[in-house]
Amino acid sequence: MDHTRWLDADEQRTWRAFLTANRLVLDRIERQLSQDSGMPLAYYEILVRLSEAPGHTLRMSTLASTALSSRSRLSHAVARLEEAGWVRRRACPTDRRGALAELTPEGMAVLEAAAPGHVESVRATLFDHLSPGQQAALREIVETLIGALSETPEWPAAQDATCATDARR
Amino acid sequence: MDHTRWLDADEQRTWRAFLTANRLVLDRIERQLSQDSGMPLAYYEILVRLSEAPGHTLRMSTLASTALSSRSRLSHAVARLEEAGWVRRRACPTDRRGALAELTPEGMAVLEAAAPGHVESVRATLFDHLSPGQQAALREIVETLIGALSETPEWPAAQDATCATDARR
DNA sequence: GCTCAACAGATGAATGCTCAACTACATTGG
DNA sequence: CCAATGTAGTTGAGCATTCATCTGTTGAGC
Repeated sequence: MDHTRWLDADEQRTWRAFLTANRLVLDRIERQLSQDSGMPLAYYEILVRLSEAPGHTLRMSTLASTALSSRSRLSHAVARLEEAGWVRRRACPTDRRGALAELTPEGMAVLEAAAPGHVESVRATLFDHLSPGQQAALREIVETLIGALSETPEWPAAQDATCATDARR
Repeated sequence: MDHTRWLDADEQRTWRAFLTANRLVLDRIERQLSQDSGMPLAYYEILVRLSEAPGHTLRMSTLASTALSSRSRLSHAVARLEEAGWVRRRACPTDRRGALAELTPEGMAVLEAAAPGHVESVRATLFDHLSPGQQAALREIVETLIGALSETPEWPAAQDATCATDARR
């Protein structure tokens, strides 16, 4: 019994174009950032989030849920950023198992140096090619998706399969 | 002189939502495929392309430019797919430096087994949340981007910096 | 015909990400 | 107050991708 709801021709085309466009856009952004500032987009985003936080400091878990998801990824990333001297780790005063990440002045300087080139490439890659109507439509679409997908966990950021072991008891 | 064309509030919001939505969508698709079929999306796409080719065979470079870009990536990927037995490498009869990739019957079977779950997850992740109008708008937007970005090489798939050494002669 | 640049692929090191443990602390229920 | 469970974060192995480099082949110009 094959009750698969296959994609029709239009959907196929949309899906493949979606994948291709994403790759084209993100590859460019990522490449520009890597070449000009020596950091991947994910690290840039971490610095941005920290720069916007009060005291340039954020709890690890907060930072993880803000656009980054996986805790493991953040740990590795912050470890590298700390080596580079852009970020410093501090103990959380209220919760002794917590950790705070703080943007250093050097990190702030690097971020400020990277920002213009990055913004320019975002503009040149994405916005310059879309009409105001398309930009509005794009925003509506992606916000719809975020609403739909972040409220339906299914596998939210729950990377720990701790549940799997006890679920059938 | 700071002539950076910064993003205004609307653009900021669109860009961040774009990044978030992409991550949400692709993470789900990728996770479903990895869990249920043990392969990343990139490999699945290679199998799809081969399955659609005459004789289930495609030249490596053709396969690379079809949705995959980087030649190096394809080499590594096909090496893994060959280990798994989904793909076989053959010599190109007309060009002795070329190589052909051929989908094996086992690879075809694996692809057919993986397809329903993948399609279902694409539907559940993307299409089910978008109105027909949004789907049409999305397609128009991503096709616009593809048109704009693939015609402007800048760094198309030209990963080889051979030009850099002679450009200034 | 030879030379030299372009092309097709492969390869290895380095990097970032995922997954599955694991440690340490906190919190809840009895 | 103590056990059990949940939470915060780290760590290391495995894998995919990237970059730079390298080999071998083709093709164009002299």
